[in-house]
Amino acid sequence: MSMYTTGEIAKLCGVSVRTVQYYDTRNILVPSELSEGGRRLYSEEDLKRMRIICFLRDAGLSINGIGELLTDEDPASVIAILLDQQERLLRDELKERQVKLAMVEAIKRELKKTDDFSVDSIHDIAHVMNNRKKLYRIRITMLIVGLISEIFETGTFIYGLVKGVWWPFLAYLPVLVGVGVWISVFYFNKVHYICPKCHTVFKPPFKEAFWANHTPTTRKLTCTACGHKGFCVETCGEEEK
Amino acid sequence: MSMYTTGEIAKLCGVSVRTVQYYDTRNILVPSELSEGGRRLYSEEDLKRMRIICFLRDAGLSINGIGELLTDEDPASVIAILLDQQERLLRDELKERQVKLAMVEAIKRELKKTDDFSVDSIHDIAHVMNNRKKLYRIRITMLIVGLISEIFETGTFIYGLVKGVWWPFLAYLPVLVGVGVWISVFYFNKVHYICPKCHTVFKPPFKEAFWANHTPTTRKLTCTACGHKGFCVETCGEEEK
DNA sequence: TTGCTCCTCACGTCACGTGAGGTGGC
DNA sequence: TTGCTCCTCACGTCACGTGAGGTGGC
Repeated sequence: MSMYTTGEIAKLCGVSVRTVQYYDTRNILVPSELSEGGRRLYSEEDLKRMRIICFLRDAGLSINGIGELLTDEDPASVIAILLDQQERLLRDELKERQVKLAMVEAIKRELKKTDDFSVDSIHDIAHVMNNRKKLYRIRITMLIVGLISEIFETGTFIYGLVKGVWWPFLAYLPVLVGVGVWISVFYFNKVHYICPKCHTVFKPPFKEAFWANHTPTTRKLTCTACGHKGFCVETCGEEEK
Repeated sequence: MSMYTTGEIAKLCGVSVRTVQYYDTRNILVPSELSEGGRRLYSEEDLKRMRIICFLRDAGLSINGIGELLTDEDPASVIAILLDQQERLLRDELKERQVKLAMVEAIKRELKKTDDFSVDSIHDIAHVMNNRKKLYRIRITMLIVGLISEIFETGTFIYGLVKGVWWPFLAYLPVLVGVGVWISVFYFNKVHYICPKCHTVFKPPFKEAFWANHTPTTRKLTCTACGHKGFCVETCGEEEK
């Protein structure tokens, strides 16, 4: 008997008047009566339906989906499908935001290292971030080769101490030096640097790179393009498959 | 000297031709030349700029934001603001999806318990989910009161065993019964049931509810509205502040 | 009579996708 | 000459928000 106006339905369901009107135009919730003046009048049943709509909307279901559900003759299977779809969608969107958040945080970290920022610095950051995994693999390879070599050296040394036989240790010494040289050549052959001034990716001469002052991610070099001398971010080659 | 066409830029940056054109109309990336036939021609610098745009876009920055960044005279502070905003936005969106995902999963669980599904069942589920926390608090209160009472009983019993003095145990017995009755009355006073047939929220007579067959979340009752007898989902009262 | 609520257009949102119908360039 | 690429409109997306200008109902 007592009917609700648009505004009352809106207030009871915590939405705007516009939303209630919109659901009418979309045929999701058509008022069961109209006043003589053309105003929408909603019944108790309509309110219940609106509550269902808002509940499903809060779970992120689309208005189209809710509409299908409310008109279909087999709502049980429709809602099962909708919920499955929605779950997959939400999981995808979650993963997407997580990836983007990780990117934003990585950019912020890189920015902190950057002084003398210009728009081109972003290009450098993009380059470094894209090649980070490759650089990581190169460093790991280096580390493993170095470690194995170290283990051999230590082994022959201990053998010398215990048995008094020193020739394996001595014989291994030149090999150790060779491995060291090979590691350095391998590394500087793979690795490139980005000039903080002209943002060119360049390859310094081996000798300068080898003796240069450095931090874990940068090295003080002279840019081969602009001649600027300063700490350059380490990255790796262009070769992309 | 060598210039890129729209399609080349698109392919190099992994976007559609339409996107490249769109960035032109939005003044984000205007080609530095036009051919006589009116075709867009992009320089090496343009390509670099496009790469920056795509990189930032992949992190979720808006085209407007990227546009500001690329034209502002103080890009360093603009990007800091943009990244902070973006981080907050992404965290908010993450939380929102997580809440929605939890809702979808909860609805799916409730649906599995529901047999004889109709659209009104969703209304019941919404009701149950909204009042779940309240119901949980009521049950916890019950449990705590019951446990304290149990501890007292056990205490007086052990005292009786050890000291041979049984009057505290005997004196506590009627209190225990009283607490039991109080708990039951308190519980059935707070709790309501939803008829699976007519979806009315009703309150059964105490006697029927007390002796009724039940599961952790339902109880076999006769609906006071439609007379249907079956397992009704337990929920709690309407009183919302 | 005066507020208040409600009504219907109609445009805007965001970053493009998708044709339609026409043309440049190898 | 024939494909292929590119060009410019112009509409559509999703769930409303936001006026504008007018009216119903206490």
